[in-house]
Amino acid sequence: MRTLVRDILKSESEVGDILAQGWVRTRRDSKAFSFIELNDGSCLANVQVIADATIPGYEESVLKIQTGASVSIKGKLVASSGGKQKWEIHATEVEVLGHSHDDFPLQKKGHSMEFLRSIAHLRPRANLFGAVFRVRSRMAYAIHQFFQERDFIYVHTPIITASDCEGAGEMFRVTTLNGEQISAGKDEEDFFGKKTYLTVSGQLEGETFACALSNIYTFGPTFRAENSHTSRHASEFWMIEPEIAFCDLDADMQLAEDLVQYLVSDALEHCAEDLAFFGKFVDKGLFERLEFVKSRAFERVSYTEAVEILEKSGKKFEFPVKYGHNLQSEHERFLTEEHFKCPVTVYNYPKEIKPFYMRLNDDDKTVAAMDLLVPGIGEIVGGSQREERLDLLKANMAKHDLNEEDYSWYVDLRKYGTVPHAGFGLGFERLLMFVTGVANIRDVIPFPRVPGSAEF
RNA sequence: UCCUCUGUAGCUCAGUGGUAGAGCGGGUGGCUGUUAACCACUAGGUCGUUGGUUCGAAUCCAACCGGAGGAGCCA
Repeated sequence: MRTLVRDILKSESEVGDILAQGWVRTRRDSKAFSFIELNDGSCLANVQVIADATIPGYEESVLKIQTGASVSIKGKLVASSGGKQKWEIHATEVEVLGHSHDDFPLQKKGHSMEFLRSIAHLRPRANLFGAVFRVRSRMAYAIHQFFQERDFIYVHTPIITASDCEGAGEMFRVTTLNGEQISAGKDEEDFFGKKTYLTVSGQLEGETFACALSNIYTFGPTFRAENSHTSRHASEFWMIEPEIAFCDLDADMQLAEDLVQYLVSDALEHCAEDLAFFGKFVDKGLFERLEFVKSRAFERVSYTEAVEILEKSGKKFEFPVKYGHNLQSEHERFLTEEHFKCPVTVYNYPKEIKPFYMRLNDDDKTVAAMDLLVPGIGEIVGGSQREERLDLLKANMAKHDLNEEDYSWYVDLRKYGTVPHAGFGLGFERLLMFVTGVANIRDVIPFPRVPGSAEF
């Protein structure tokens, strides 16, 4: 039976009979034998295989192996006499399952991230990407664990939607109409009998379930048709959106902070080898930052206080700081990277700059909104307490020029047994960037979709 | 949508007006318990495309195409 390289390397004793299968990273020949570095993706490290020239078919199989070939190796696990590894396999049989080729694009030396993106089907075989996607998998697991441990119910909100959440953000149209029919506006002849889109958020649908099951979360793909060209934006990304009934903004912020700390701790505990690789080759300050986030309370500051801090900072910003305006990226970065030097939650924003569903505070000027900012990335979480009072919600919809009929089901939640509730959205890829130190969102998602590019 | 940078061998890059280069990768040979192995030889390029300036353009100019970064919007 096959043993994964991860388990082979953790072995506590020699093994007389072992089967390893994977892809060859490199081969080095000696006069009487060859070294094969075998990787199967189960961990970052390779297992070294010694293939003696006397094994059957040595010249036809082993000496023809090129980087990238898939092989099946039987042999003995023995203590290595070389310095750099504890164990190695002395092969008794090497079967090449699939040969590689001269032009296999992944080399042992450094490649640019741009080049690796162009071979997204092969880049998981590179150390960096293997590590990224193992961490991605672990973080997805830890997210479910976090919420399930706290009695949250996982809800699958729709991917095709007829509602335009937040009334903002460009959406991808989903249609079976042809160009002429679209121009003629024959939406009623479309597949669903109306205009439909790919979801930009599961929040509104999530609220309906929170107002029945109390604590829920969604975790799935989200789509934005915005023409954003930055290292932090993708057209298709994954988002985690909890929604909690009988909950106010304070508890909402606490949950977001707990979640981020939980995930960082989980990564430190379960992805140590991969994180060490990132710490060495991607982001020298990674461990310092993660340990800091794990152990220290996050800062909290109201929007009003944040504006005061920025005004008093004496720092010259490209865009002026002004109460009533959104915080610019440079302002957010100053707060989290220079002023507090740790993650910081900014809350209670002016009502004018926030969407219709956020709860109006007693000051009648601000809404119970919050953004969690982290060094290096900026906003990683955005959330709010939702407006649960029917009259105020309706008034706010009118102010935002929203058609009440389009949101009748959303309004119904306030009509029938309304409760205070709150929630937030956590960008999964942004979290991964924070945890791995990888600087570009395109490199933490398997097949990135960005404006002008949907390869593979 | 706006601003900035960038495009030279399979990959990573040097070359800034005068015969197209290195390292790695590939091939061949050698050597070695090697480990981003080492040594020698070798193949490999319409310098993103088109046009212009010039005796002469990878190099200067323009447009276009591709890639990247930033802003806005947000996750």
